[in-house]
Amino acid sequence: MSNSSDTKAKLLESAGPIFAAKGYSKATVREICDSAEVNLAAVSYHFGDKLHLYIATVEHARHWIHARTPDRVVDEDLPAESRLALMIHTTLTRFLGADSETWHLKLLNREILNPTQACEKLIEQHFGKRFQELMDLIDELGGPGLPHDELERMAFAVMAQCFHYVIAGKFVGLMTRQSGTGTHYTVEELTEQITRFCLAGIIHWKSSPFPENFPVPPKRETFKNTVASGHTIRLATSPNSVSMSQNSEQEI
Amino acid sequence: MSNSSDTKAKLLESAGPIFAAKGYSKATVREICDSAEVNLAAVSYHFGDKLHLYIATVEHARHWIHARTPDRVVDEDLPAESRLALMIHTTLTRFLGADSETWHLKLLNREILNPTQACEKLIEQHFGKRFQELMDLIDELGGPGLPHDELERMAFAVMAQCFHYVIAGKFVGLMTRQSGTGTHYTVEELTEQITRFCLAGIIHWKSSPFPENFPVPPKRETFKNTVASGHTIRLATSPNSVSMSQNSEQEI
DNA sequence: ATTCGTTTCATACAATTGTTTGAATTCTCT
DNA sequence: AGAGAATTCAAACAATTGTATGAAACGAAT
Repeated sequence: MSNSSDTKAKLLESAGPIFAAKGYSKATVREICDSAEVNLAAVSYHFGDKLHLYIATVEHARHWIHARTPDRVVDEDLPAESRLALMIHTTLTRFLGADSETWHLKLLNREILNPTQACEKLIEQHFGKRFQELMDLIDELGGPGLPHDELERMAFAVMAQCFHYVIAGKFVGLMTRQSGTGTHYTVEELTEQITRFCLAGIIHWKSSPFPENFPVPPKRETFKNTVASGHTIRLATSPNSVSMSQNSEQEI
Repeated sequence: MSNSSDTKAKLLESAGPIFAAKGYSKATVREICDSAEVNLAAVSYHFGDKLHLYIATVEHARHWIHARTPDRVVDEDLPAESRLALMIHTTLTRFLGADSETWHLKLLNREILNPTQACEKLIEQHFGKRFQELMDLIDELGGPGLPHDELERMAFAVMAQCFHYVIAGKFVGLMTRQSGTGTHYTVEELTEQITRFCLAGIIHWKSSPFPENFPVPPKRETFKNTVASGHTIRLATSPNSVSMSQNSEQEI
């Protein structure tokens, strides 16, 4: 087995950018094998089938990112405001910075938008920890003693603003096209904007009242017997595990 | 031409949910025709090809949504806080409420995440106006006299938080699975959360300083000759028009 | 009723894709 | 060097998909 692992590695390296660019379905085994300069049957031989090649590729990307941008240990002595800024800056840099052009990050973006089994591991090993840190920070800034669900949603408020420019980047580009402010969306400017906005939001959270005379919108007719209001949003399709099955609504 | 338009309408109605559920590529003409109970060749006959059926379907969805949820005229007498709450509530209801289960909304979500030609029309006819209203509101609340780019980014901050639960809904679901707070994400709770958070952020924006002793993160090695910092994020691939071509990186 | 343009239908075609196969080649170990 | 296992290769298979074709059915006007 001299260059057995060689072929395997070449496949992983070649499959990465192709899966990242085109998604699972539109990436073809032939294209990957051509790019890797290996035989078509190599995928079947080394990984069993296309799906398991994909899973291995995501794993590979995760390792790369972890090795490249290890979780920075934040200095406990820093004021909480600075630590929040640091965290936002790190996130934005990771997802919008120069490295975001590498296929590893693109593949991760796909997993966030459209989680598969690989994403669960990702949350266990990475996002879960960062999210908890963020919630602790928010509690320190805006609390203490904030209810868990409020903390959680505020943490999502921070994340949402960071992710928005990744996820709906094209949409933002279209929206700002005519205003000509497209150049105002650098990592630095966004870091300052989001940090200041969120700091204000967190610090003044407790004293920020919900408008009392909030007018109930006119009850709309809804289809058949669905409930228009007060119903919980379904956030994940499957309670146990995100499936990779064919009948999934989304592109795997 | 007795039931010519009948077949055409049946095709549009059947193509909608299928395109919305599976995306353009994974939806097959056969499946659509089967669902519509028309012959396979009907697509070719009535729309020319699959692509033009898709474009016609998006147009159809836009008309449906416009007719169903017309732009509500906000009462000018209401305090700005309530108008913001109303706007957020409307957006959340549209995208997360009961109607979000209809294919029309799902198709729109796809267009936001992955804009095609149809999305440009959407912005011209709908999003552009709403976004301007939002910016005016923010100026009234937090200003007046805020710079245009700050206004714009704050408007995106509001939108980002609303869209986040649509766009990365599955991810949020996975993140909150173990904390057991999944039931805290109703339209009403999110409306209150986002409104209060954004109100605090907007009103205290001017007095919210960026941490001065923000530590510059360690300069990371970057690939080849890409610029690590200060480079503008590319938000839209094409300056003029979003293409529907095959070599697009994303699923059309 | 006949005719003519329109629409529908069953079927076929050509291209693409994931996977398999069995022979040929290469590598490892003695 | 040689036997045996591991790997690579070209070719083919089977399934799917978008599109084209020509005959059949249909509707309306004469």
